[in-house]
Amino acid sequence: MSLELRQLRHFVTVADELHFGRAAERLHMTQPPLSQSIANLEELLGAPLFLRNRRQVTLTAAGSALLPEARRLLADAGALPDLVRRVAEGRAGRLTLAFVSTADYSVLPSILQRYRAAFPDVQLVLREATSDVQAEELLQGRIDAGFVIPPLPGMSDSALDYMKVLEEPLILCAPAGLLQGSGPVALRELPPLPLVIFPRAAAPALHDAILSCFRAAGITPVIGQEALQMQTIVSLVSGGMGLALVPQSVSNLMRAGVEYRALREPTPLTELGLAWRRDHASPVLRGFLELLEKD
Amino acid sequence: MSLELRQLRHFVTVADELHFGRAAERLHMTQPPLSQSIANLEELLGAPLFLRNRRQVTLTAAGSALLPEARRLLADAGALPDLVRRVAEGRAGRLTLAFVSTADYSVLPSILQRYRAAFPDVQLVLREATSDVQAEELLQGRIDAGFVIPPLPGMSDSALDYMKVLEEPLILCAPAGLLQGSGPVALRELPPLPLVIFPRAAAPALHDAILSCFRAAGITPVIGQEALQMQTIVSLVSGGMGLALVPQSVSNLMRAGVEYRALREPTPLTELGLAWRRDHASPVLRGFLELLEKD
DNA sequence: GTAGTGTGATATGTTCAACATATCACCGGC
DNA sequence: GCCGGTGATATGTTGAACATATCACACTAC
Repeated sequence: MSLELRQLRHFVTVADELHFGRAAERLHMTQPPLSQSIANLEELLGAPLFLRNRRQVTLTAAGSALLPEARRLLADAGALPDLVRRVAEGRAGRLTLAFVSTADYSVLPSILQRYRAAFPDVQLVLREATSDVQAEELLQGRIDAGFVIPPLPGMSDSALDYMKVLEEPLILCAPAGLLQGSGPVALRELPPLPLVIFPRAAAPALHDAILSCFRAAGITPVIGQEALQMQTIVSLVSGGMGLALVPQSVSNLMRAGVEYRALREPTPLTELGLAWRRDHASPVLRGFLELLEKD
Repeated sequence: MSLELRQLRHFVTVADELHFGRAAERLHMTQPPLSQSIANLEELLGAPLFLRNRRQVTLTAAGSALLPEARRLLADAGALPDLVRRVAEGRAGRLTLAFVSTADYSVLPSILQRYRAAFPDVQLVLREATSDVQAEELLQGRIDAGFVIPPLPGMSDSALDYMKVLEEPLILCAPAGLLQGSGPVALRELPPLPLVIFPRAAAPALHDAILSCFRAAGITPVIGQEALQMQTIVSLVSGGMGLALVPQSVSNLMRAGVEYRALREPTPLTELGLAWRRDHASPVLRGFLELLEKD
């Protein structure tokens, strides 16, 4: 026979009352089976828990030591149903998200803020990664969802599900003082500085979109420094290493020595969205998706 | 119906195997009652724990959240028998001791050291107190045992039990440079400095013994400064405030400006012993007593 | 398609342990 | 010495935890 919580409930009640009769009453049972239950527990644990003296019951040292442990165990056990229910409803648990660096300057902060307010008991784990890395991690189940730049390998074959979050134009990011006036600029009027950009593999669609802008304007840009994160790209521009075309929201990243300008040319829109495994049914993720759809 | 550990054991095993048949085998039961048990648990917790898909079983988010909690609960529960047995055998628990200040300079350190080595899992709580205060605390159950100077109120009426630990002579404690030679000294040859002593109430027997020494030598000492702890008394002597008669072991308390000397007169022996409530049956105390009796 | 295999759920019988009722043994108080 | 109150013991009862038998379903093989 092995230990059961019922026995601990019996023990704690008897220890509270120090009286088998009253304890039995509180437990909605009669006194004999309670005595039996305690006797069984004592045999199981290998030591008496109570001293049944003439007209009163007292705890032994072993009983005194067991009491707080038993209380804690019962309290922990009592908390389980609530925990499970909250996790099942997406109100508690853990949500692991990844995001491309551009998301960090646009929708991510406000989304996370709203989510935290709506689901304060969900632990958020965040990780920055490029879209292709995220696709891999989604399929492996290492992240619950990711903010990516589409298209993604796996999106078409229905392994991944996707939802658009933001669509925005590209704007120019140039070293401060380089541009005249203050309105939108045309690409062909720019001084011939090299282009600061990320490696094509990191986000092929966006990479192609940027280069096509120049090609449409009849320019073949010289690619200068490459960097993975938007933060670094802007940093390089501020250092005079060249120009960059970046999603509009990157302009939230203020930095001395850098100027953002809209383009006179119509630019292709760049898209940001959330991707997740289609068969991933976590309630926490579901709560996150519902909050995202409310926009 | 309420939660039982058996259900958690079932759940953890199924979560381990992700297969009801194999889990049932590991639990030494058949598959149908295991399915029942899990179903009951799911109903009790208010959320499904497993997804029974076509040909495989997977944990839901709720199940994943429950798993570590269930494991911890079962581990804690499994540790209870050992805890209880160790406490019952006096190998674990808490022992609260009090001691008079003289004990701190004689037997206490070595006794505690031996006890700690023999019972490393017992938490020792120590408190310095005079014998009369200890008698009170023993009767109230606030300490398990105490090193006292006999006799004690309550010792005679069998509420308290007692055991002699140490018997030693009184020696002289004088300011350095005051005494000539290096052997034992006679009380009547001493310069007439005041006597530094504790208030009589703190240890009446010892107080009387000290004064009787002087009276036997035909001296009526002038009582100067009073202090409760031996440490303070020696400190006052080193400051030249007077002389003191102290139990021999106090000479372990080395202090600049103080000299200890045996007395030429035969002095009454002063006794130190351990007292405890006769009906106090803590196994931890029992272990302590057995170790003490081995001397 | 169809038969075969492996899976968990369901149906029904069985058994044992948790419970109730009745009583005992013991102690203390009047 | 009798009575009231206590926990232990004896014995009957019942329910839930288990087993056996079977089903429902999905995937595989041919």
